[in-house]
Amino acid sequence: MKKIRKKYYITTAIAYASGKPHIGNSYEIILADNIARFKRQQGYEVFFQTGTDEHGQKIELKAQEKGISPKEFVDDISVQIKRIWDLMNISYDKFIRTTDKDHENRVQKIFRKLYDQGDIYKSYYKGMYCTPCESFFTESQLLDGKCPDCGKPVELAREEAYFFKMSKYAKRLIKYINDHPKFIQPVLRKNEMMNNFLLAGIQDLCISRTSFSWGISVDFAPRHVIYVWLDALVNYITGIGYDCDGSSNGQFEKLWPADLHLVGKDIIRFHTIYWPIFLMALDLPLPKMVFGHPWLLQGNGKMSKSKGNVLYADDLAEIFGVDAVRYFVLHEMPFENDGVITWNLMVERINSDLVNTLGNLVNRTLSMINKYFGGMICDKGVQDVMDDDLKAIVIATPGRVVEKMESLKVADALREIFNLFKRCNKYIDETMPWILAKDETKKDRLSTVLYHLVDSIVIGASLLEAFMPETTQRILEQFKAEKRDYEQLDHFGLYPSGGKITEKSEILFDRLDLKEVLEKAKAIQKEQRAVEDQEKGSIRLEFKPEITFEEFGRIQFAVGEIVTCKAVPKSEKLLCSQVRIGDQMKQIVSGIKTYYTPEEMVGKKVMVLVNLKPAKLAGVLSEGMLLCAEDVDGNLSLMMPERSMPSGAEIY
RNA sequence: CGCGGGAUGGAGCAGCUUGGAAGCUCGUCGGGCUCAUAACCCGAAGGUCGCAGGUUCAAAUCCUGUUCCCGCAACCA
Repeated sequence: MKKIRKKYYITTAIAYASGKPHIGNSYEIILADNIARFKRQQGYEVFFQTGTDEHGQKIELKAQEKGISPKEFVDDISVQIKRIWDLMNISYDKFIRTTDKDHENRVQKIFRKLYDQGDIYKSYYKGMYCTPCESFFTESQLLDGKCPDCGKPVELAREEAYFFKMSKYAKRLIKYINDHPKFIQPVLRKNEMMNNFLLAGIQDLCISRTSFSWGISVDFAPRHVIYVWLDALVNYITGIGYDCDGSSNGQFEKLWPADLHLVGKDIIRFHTIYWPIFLMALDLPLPKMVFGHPWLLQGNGKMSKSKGNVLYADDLAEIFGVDAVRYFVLHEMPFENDGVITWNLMVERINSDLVNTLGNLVNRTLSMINKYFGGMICDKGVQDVMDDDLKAIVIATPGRVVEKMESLKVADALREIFNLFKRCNKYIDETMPWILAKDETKKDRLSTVLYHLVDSIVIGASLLEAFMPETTQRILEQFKAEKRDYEQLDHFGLYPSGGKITEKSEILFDRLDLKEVLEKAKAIQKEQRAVEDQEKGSIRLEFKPEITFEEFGRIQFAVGEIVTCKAVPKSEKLLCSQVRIGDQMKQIVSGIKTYYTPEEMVGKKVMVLVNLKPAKLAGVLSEGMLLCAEDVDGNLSLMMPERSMPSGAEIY
């Protein structure tokens, strides 16, 4: 009977190439890799696609800040991202970049096709426009009717743009989602989408921009750049060869529709509403499942580069090892709710599961075989009733793992595998090989016990491959064992009797010392901060329009001495200072409480803008302004004369 | 009332859709064992499931109200 291998097409969201991906971003790719490897093990012909999303205004801005072209910028980031994926042992089959020429061409064709068939139409984007910021805002975004960014007045404006007729397909989509309960996973997300968006009525989507240029232009209207989400989403089909002019290749015919799109819970909306509708418009079948996974969050406070506490997969891999990182993120990530990652938790988890349960099991088994039998493993067939439970559990484990993996509960699947290893440890205590070793007549029983152990470990290690490929390899090598085929996993006793294991066993995972780890963490933080400082050194300041000397003369600065200072009640950031400027006093309120305490303010001689029109801040009158320098993170530093100057000295 | 997520023994989580004796991992304490990386095995303590009402024979689970945390203007998947 000829067996046809079933295909399995899995994707991750393509990573936005605006910066190095932190451990949270890396979680998704590790999860995808785990699923892809597992499916391969099950005999599927897997195609695993990932890549980078490289267009958009944010990237344009970041490149500008760095003083390089957007393409140079994304080239660099894309390489960095790929390097981390490779480091983490990600078995992707295709790494797509949205700046790939064939992708860009196909996107343009898709846009044109949708336009030609009337799903895309030209109209006007209306909104409140802030000229200095070059941005549109909705009514609800405005602060007191003014621009939320700069506070200047906005005006009603309109801009030519292309729109997609979402409404045309909404009904069909609702029906599809209801008819395919597995389409959106977890179910919780399905309800969210239905109630918040679809049933509330879906509006046509503006799918072009003219406010920036870094993107794929509309070929028949080059001033317009195609909305990044349309650009990004279609990577799932362009990457495998789709072309809407009919020249799609066989790969596309074979792989589409995708079996699983793995995406973060925050972008599930794009994948379960816009994406399906685009596909309907292209007359293509919809993906079988979209799984919105939760986030991996840092426990103590938000990740911040300037705090230096962002966790990156490569740093973690350097300290803990690639497989330990894979293990942690897969294990710690629950199914629906967000997971937590801290140095503490990592050390705890790794020591307890990898070092104690697994590493020690392998080590003690190897050492007994070498000690008692010179490395020979033989099944002498001396069974005992106490073996039955071990065998039962080992043989049942593969099925349990499959069951959990089917529903994408990878953490539970991992737990099943480790229960197998725990059962092995228990078996050693039950059979007490060291007692058997003292009795020459029990030699065969001892050999049988060790054989059972080896066979169990080999099965467990084979199951572990999709999660921790390198570790599986290392375990099997030490036992000189072949990896078990998927179909054989529930058969006990396949290890060839009479095999010989490695003579000098190698420790699988080193015990971690929390103190040492924290020290290494500190070093990394220091480094991150240094990099950040360096980046700060190259801030690109946008200069305001020129002013004349006369205009400058209207502004008056002077040295002011802070006489008293106290916090403004009921405000988070404000300090109120009494400032002596020569023989006069002014009350000045400043938003610097985060950076200066009232006590340390007193006595400082600082630069003051003295002729600013008084205003009330949080109900307190302020008659001037203390001048500060501000870095990219908003840290403030007061300006003070370089040499001692009397209060009231004018600055110009 | 901006939106959203959460609150379950010391820590991290599961259980909630479809009510029916509160579970997992770690830690703690006690015991066992010595093949092994102070590891492994057994046992125990510890929770009125944020609070207050309601529905029900029965509520962590359903309903209403309330308090407190945490994300969201980007380092977001």
